[in-house]
Amino acid sequence: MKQSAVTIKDLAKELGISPSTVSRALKDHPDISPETKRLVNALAEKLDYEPNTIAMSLRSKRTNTIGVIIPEIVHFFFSTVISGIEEVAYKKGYTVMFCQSNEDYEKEVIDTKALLAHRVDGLLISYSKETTNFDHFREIQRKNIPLVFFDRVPTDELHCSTITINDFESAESAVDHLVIENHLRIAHLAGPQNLNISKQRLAGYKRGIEKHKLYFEEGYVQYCGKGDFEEGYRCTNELLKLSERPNAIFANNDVAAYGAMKAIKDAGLKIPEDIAIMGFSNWQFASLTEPQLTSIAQPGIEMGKAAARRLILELEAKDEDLPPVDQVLKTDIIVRGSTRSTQK
Amino acid sequence: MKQSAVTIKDLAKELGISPSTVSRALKDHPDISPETKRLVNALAEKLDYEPNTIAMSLRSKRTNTIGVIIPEIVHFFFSTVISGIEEVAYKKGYTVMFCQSNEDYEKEVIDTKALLAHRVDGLLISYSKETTNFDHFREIQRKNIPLVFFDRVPTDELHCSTITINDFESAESAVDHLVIENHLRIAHLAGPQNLNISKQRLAGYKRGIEKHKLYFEEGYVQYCGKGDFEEGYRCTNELLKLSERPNAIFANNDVAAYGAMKAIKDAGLKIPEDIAIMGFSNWQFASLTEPQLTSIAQPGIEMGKAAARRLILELEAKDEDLPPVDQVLKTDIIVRGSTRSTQK
DNA sequence: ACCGAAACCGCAAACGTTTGCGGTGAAAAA
DNA sequence: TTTTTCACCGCAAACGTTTGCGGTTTCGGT
Repeated sequence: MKQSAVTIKDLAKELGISPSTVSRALKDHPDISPETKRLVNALAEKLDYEPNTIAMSLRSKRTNTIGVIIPEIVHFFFSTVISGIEEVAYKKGYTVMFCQSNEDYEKEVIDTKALLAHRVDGLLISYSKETTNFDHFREIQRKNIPLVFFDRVPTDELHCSTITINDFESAESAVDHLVIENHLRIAHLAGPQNLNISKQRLAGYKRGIEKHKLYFEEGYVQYCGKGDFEEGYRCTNELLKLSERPNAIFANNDVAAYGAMKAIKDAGLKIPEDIAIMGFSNWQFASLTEPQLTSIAQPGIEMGKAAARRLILELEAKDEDLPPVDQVLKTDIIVRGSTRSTQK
Repeated sequence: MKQSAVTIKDLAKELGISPSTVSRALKDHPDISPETKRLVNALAEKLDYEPNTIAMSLRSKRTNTIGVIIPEIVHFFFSTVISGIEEVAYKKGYTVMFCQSNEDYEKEVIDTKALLAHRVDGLLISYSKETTNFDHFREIQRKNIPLVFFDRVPTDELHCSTITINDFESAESAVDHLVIENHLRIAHLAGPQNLNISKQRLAGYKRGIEKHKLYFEEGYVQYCGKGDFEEGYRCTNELLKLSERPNAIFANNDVAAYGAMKAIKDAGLKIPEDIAIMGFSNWQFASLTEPQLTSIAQPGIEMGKAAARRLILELEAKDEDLPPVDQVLKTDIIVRGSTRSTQK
C-alpha cells in the first residue's frame, strides 16, 4: 500500500547532501550551484521522485484543491457547469473535490463540513432548493476561505461573488418572443420561490405581461414546486381547465415544459397551433423531440468557467480582500418548433 | 486566509497537559482518565477544534479520498455513475476528486498523474475512446494503489476489478426483441471498436442475427466512430441506400439512435412501421421524444455504487491482496414506441 | 597577508498529528 | 517496609517539506 516512497531525504542521502539543498535545487533556488542542481535533478528523474503534496500542504496551508457543491449531478445544466469548472481548475493547476447535496439541506451542510475538513482552498456552491438557513455558509466565511456562488445564489446578506444569468430579462424576452409569434395569452409554470432564479423568472414574466398589456388572471401562474415532469403535467392540466385558456406556456425549466407538452398532447391539442410551449435551460434533448422545444440556453460551461476563474482569482489575491463581484451571463433564446407559429 | 487554526497543541497548552494526552483523549484511548477526557472534549467543543486532515494524512499515508476519471461529465450515463459513486463514498466517509478526460488520451494520463500527486487512496476509472496504451494504469498498480474500472474496462491484461454490464447479452436480447416485434432485417450502428463495450454489443448483435438465421449483409453494420448525432444520421443514410433496406436499426447508443431517427424521418419513412429503432443507455429524454425510443437501460447509479463499494473494500483490506473480481450488472429493455409494431 | 564579499550549503525548527516507550505516583501485594 | 502492579501521562521522534539563519569555502581586491 505504499506510494512511490522516494522522498527528498532519499535523494539527499544518495547524493550525500542535505535535504534542504535538494529542496532548493529542485526549485531552482539561486543559492545552489548549477552543478548540484544538475545532479539533483538527474537523480530525481532517475528515481522518479514526486513531491509529496500532503507534506507541502501541511507547510504551506494550501491544497490546490477547490470544493464544489451542487444540488445534483444528473442534471444537464449542472453537469455542464461542472465541466466548465473542471476545465479551468485543471488549467490553473487545481483539482476539484465534489459533492452533491441531492437538494437536501442536511446533506449540504455535511458536505461543506467535509470539504472544509479536507482543507479545500476555496468553495464553489449552488445551493439546494431546501436551503433557507445560511449558517453553514457564514461558517465558511468566518474561516476566511473564499466562496463563490453560481446559479442559485443568496441575496446579498453574505458578501460573496456570484455568477448568474439574467433570469429576469431572459423571462421577459421569452414573453417578447411569444408575443412576436402572436401568442397573447401566456401562462407560466413557476419554480420554487425560495430560489432567486425562480423568483426572477416569474418577475420577468410578469413584467413582460405588463409591458405588452396582455391578458392575465391569477390562474395563469402555476407553482410547480419540484418542477419535474409530473408537476409540469399536473399544472398544465390546471391551465387547460381555465375558461380563458392560455395559448402559450412558459415553463421555469425544460422538464416541466415536457410535462406540459404531454398534457397538451393528451388533451388532443396541437403544438404550437393551439398552445405554444417554451422551456428554460435548453437541455440536450430539446432538439430531439417532436416538436422541438423552444428554450432559453443557459451558458453552463461558461458559468462554470467564470465561477472557477473568479474563485481562483480570489484565492491568489493572497492578502488584499477583493470586493465581491456579481457577474451576470447572457442567455440566448433558441427558437424551435414548439413556438414557431408560421412556416419553418 | 487562515483556517480555524485551533490545534491539538492549543488545547494542550490551555489545559496544561501534553499534546499526546489530548490526542489520546480525543480518540478515547484507555490510557487516559475519564476526567481528562471530559475536560479535553469540553474544550475541544468550546473552541470548536477540528482535526487537521492534512497532518493526519501525512502520518497515516491515507487521505480518505478517491479519485475518479471519466470521459465526460456531460453525459447522462456517466453522470448517473458519478452520482452513485458519490453516494457510497459519502456514506463510507470518503470524498471524491474528479477529472474528466474529454475522451482525450493525453488528458487522461495527466489526470491520473494529478490524482496520484494528490495522494488519493484509490482510483475509479472509465477510460477514453482514444486510449490504447495502458502504461499510466500500470504505473498506478506499480505504486500498489487500488484501481477499479467501470463500464469501459480493459481486457484482463491489467489485473483489476471491473464493473460492467452484460453488453453481449443485452445486444443479443435487443435482437430478440426486434424479432418478436417482427422486424427481421436488422442493421447495427456500431461504436468505436477499441472499446470493449462496443465490441461486445456488436458481437451480441451478430450472435442474435445468427441465432435467428436473419438476413445479413456487410452493409448492415455501420461503424460510426464517435457515435454522435451526426454520425448516426450519416450512417443511417448509408443504410437507406441498400437494396435490401433494413427494417430495424439497433444503435450502439441513444444519441446515434436519434440521428438515425432524424434520417428516417427526413427520408419520409415511418417509425416503427417502416423502420424500427432501438438505442442503448436509456437516456433521460428517451421517453420524451416522438416516438419514444426503445432502449436498453444501463443501471448507472448501481454501477457507480458497485464500483465505489468494491474500491473501498480493496482499500480497507489493508494487507491481504484481494483477487480482482468482475462484476456484471443486468440491463433492462425498456420497450417504447420506436419498436412497438402493434397496438398501444 | 588580511579583509570582505560572494557563492554555496547545512542546521534546525516548523507545519499538526500519532505512538512507542518510559516515567511518575499511588494503591495493592508481599 | 519493600516490592509489584496499576492507572495515567509526557518525551520525543516521525511523516516530507520548506526556510531563516548562520557557517564554510573561495576568490578578488587592497
